[in-house]
Amino acid sequence: MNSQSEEDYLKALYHLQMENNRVTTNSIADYLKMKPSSVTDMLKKLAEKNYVNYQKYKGTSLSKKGKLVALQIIRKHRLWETFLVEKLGFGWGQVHLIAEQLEHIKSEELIEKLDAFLGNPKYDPHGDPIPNEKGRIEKMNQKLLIELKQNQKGIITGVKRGTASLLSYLDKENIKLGDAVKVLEIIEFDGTFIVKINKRKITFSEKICQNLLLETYD
Amino acid sequence: MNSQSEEDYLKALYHLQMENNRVTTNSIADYLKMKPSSVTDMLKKLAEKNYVNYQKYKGTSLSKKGKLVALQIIRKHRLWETFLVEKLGFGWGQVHLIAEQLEHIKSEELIEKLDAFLGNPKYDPHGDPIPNEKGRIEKMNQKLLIELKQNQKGIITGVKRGTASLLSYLDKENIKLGDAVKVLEIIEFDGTFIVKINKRKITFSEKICQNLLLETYD
DNA sequence: TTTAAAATTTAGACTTAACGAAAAAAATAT
DNA sequence: ATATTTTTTTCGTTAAGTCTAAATTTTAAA
Repeated sequence: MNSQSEEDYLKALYHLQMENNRVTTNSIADYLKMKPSSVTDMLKKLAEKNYVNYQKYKGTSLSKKGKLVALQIIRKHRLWETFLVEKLGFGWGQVHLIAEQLEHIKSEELIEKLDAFLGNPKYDPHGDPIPNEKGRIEKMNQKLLIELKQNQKGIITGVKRGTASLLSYLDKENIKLGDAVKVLEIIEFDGTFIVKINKRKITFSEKICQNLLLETYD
Repeated sequence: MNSQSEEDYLKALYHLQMENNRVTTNSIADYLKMKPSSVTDMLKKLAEKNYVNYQKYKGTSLSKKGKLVALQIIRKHRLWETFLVEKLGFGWGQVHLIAEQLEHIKSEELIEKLDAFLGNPKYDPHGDPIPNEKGRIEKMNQKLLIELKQNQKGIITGVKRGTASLLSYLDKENIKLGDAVKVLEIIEFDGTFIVKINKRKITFSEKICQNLLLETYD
């Protein structure tokens, strides 16, 4: 069983590794708001447990084992975020800190059941993919609505970061994550999209289309 | 903000205080599976923070402030247990350990929203009352079904401890917490109850009646 | 009421996870 | 190629929360 702190480091490693395969001690310290000396200590400990490949002065990378643990924490984080938004009605901005706590709850069965309760979502409310129990991330084919052409279809998976208010608009229009969208027409003059959602015709401004994420299957 | 450990002690104090107003160091140690010396240390700390009235060698009791904190943790615990059973379909025995983790999640808004999501339940699945935000516990008027007379009514609030299988039976019969029950007839010969639940007539054996908890309003 | 047993506290030690200061290594600039 | 700067590590400390062993206080028994 890993400590909360260890889990935080593994998750940080995972995120930083997306940018750059070799993660530096300082970048981890920045990310976690800790001092580099503390990071060095923890990296040694994680290396001891075979979660990371760490070589003095040479940077760190997650081992296969460490990556799996990281992905399971990310899975939990994103499932809880989905729960908070979809079921409890939280806004986007509010959920991160809470999910950061919930992600450390230990119970495999809990996560399985939560996943089922939420309908096995593939994306969280930010449009980030939710890894499965084995840490597999469904290869994402995610686009902004504005990238679609006439007659193309997609499924709403989220909105771009920093556009919290868009969600409440969608809410008001009774549009939810998972809803299917088909582009009926694009008005050239102002970039407005006319789409079909749940058998209703809806008009989206260009600005909305620039911020609405869809999963596509082309 | 209190540490997890502090919260565990306050909760233990609350439960032990139910039995006996003056709680001994050893009883806390037993309850929390710790050594008495560790308990003494923590009691000093909690006294420092004015959560408990502690006097060397003389036992401990919760202060008003400490009791409120304890009740808020118990509130969280019971709401989460309700969530786990009602929404995620956990069995009774399984939820305690998980709720013990969840009760330490810090977010008032989360608890408010969870409470609303669950429909502001008054009792958890064990039939224990859920304190409100202010730590008030609704005075319980709880009885076993077997204590009711003909034509009396009640609302199912839970089953007695150690009767987990009864719940799955109720589940199968599609009977849920919160369902209203009216006693139509009591068969003297074998103690069987014939009751009405959701407009259906249902027969309960004496054994079931001895283990089914109801909230009554007489 | 003195003594033995039980309960409680004190004192010192350990672990985890953090820190700062100083040393060491690596990267960069001259 | 050497000097300077930046990054990283080492080492000694700290705080929380636990433990064991020893000391103290309370309780119970003789």
